[in-house]
Amino acid sequence: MASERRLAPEQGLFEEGEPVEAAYVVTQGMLKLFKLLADGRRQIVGFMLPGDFLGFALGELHVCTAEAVTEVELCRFPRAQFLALCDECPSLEKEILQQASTELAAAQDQMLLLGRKNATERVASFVLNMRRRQRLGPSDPVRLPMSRTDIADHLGLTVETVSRSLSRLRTQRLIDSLDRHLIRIRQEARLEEAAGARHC
Amino acid sequence: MASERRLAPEQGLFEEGEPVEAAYVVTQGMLKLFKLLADGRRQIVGFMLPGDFLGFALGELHVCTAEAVTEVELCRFPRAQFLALCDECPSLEKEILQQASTELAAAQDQMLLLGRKNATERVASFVLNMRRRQRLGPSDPVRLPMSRTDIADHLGLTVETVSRSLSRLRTQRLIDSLDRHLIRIRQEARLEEAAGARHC
DNA sequence: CGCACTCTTGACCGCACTCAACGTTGGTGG
DNA sequence: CCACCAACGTTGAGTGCGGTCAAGAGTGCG
Repeated sequence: MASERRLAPEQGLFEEGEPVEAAYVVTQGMLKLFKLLADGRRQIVGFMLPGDFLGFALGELHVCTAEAVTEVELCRFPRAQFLALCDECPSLEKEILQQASTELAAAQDQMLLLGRKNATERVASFVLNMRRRQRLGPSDPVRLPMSRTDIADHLGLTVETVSRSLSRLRTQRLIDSLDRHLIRIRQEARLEEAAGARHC
Repeated sequence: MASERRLAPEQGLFEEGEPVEAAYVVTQGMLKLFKLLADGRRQIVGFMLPGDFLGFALGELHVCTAEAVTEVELCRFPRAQFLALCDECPSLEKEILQQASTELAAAQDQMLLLGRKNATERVASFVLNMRRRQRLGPSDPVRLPMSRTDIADHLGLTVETVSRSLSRLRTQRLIDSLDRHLIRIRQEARLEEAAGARHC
């Protein structure tokens, strides 16, 4: 009934506008979900990690495109069977509603970021978000497997500005770069502050 | 079991961080949902219209603040009773998941807008969005009951830029201003184009 | 009519974008 | 193993869009 699916980095899973043929659960790796404008401008609306659902939305058509960032493994459920399963098992539906709530809250945070934060605040917020979503100890380094271009397209910036902002955070000793895709947070409290403190 | 609730313009319904005590269905008027940063920067993450659910998210705490834009009427369901009702009636849960999907898709559109569109594209998109959400005939004017400040805080702009962008759309004959809160779309196709055409 | 508030318009400024050069990294083949 | 090369990332210089600051126009209420 459910089948496994593997993707190589940069390989697509589905595209915006296509009919939804299946639901997925990510089991390994990272995917990006994005939308495009006609002239090629791109907004990455989210990154998906192990445990996340994909295509659970009840619409008939995908509202964004999904592509692998790293090597990815997913569990695939054909749509009809998935919908049937939902009807049988109300706790599954509750689980999905739960994730939808979480994603909506994340989307709202991202709107605040995109609408009202400056470049450094966006990058600082992003690093902290990525850390929160990985299961890490206090001083484990944060993995950022995606390219600078992907980060820029997620934060509504350019590659150059992302790079400059990371450099500034490094200069201020808030983070270290262990390597291009691995960042250590040196001063979490000050990084939180640099990310733009929440009201309350 | 359900009770009615009325709000005057600018009156608050709940605040970010408060425990969720009830769910609501909007029956009349318009509300705004927003988040704040410590220094007062504000992002309006959405406007709620009749038929929309509020506080359906399964989290314990509100993730944003809700305030009336116009006079508002809502139907209020205490949280415990609402959750019980959900368990009894799976179609209610489905309905809520349906709205969550819709809202998530809208949030993703908004991220594209905030991350990648310029000022004029944002304002044009906003006018078209508002028209789509009201039940209007082809040449009915669009109601924008919220202030320019609210529009700015929704689009990640300043009041001045919103005003200038509307003026530009007016100069280009894409819209007419019948009054401060009432706009007529003159050339829908060109306005759609000015809003930044979607890929595909 | 007067006052307060919202909206619009104008002049100037600054942050992030653009364009360009350079550095770094990883993969390939000699 | 190193040389080469293409892709990615960083850094610098200059520009422009939208923000800031300020003044004026429009609106609604008492």
